[in-house]
Amino acid sequence: MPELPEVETTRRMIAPYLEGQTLKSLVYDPSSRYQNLDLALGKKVKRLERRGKYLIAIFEGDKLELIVHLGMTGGFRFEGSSHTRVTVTTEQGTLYFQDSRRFGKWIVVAAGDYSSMPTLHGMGPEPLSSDFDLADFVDAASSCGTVKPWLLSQKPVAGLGNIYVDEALFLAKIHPQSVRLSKEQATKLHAAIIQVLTRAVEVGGSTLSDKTYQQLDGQTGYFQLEHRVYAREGQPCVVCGTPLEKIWLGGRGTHFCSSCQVLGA
DNA sequence: CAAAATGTTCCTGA
DNA sequence: CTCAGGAACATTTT
Repeated sequence: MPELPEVETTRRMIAPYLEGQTLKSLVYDPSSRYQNLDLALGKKVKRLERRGKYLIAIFEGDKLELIVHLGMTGGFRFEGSSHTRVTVTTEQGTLYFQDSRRFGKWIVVAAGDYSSMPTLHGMGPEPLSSDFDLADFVDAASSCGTVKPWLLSQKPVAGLGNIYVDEALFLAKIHPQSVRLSKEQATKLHAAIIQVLTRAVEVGGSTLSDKTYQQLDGQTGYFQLEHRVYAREGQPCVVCGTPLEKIWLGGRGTHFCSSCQVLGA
């Protein structure tokens, strides 16, 4: 499920159950994906933050943090199921973390110690904050390798995954295999990233056909209705009508319009 | 049955 | 040291 809009929507919906609350119990599968969780028992959550696709619960005293990554299929619900991997209880109630593919990760660390998570440690600026500086982005893009894997690395900017990279590149009219972006291209891409993520957060993220990503009560997101290229291969481009293409790039399915997004343009 | 699925990390080789 | 590519991780769905 999880790219920035889905993780941010998740943060907002579970925050009332965690912020200002003491963790009364944490029950989790025996797995190395859930580490040091007992250190958080009895601790009170001060704030629930988000960095890229990571949720970070900061405890009172600022000594410990609980980092949660949703992986590919992780999400929170009011009801448990056969896919429940972690169960959290506070005074506000119980939340069930479902994760069918088990790529999600929970770990309690010393505050700010992200040494065991290189991607979080090297995370680029938050795209929906003033940290996402245009001049810095243009400069970095001028020497980037293939643009799609570069964006997926989380280093130039935090929080983009396969869906929103394809959508942002389409809006900016940049071919996903482009190498080294002009100032003009990078400027358009910077704006496209902000545009697509802002809109996706507004409508609660994307719920794909597998329904993995839902709100606590089963409510879906709605941004999938506004996808312009993702999972639309063969359908007409919303701008020019050309059938959209799907190629394999860096191990990921990649959707684009061969007419609007021209290599070397 | 084979392939693909929203992500991160580790390894290898340049 | 950095970058790119590929495999691994675990499971479900098409």
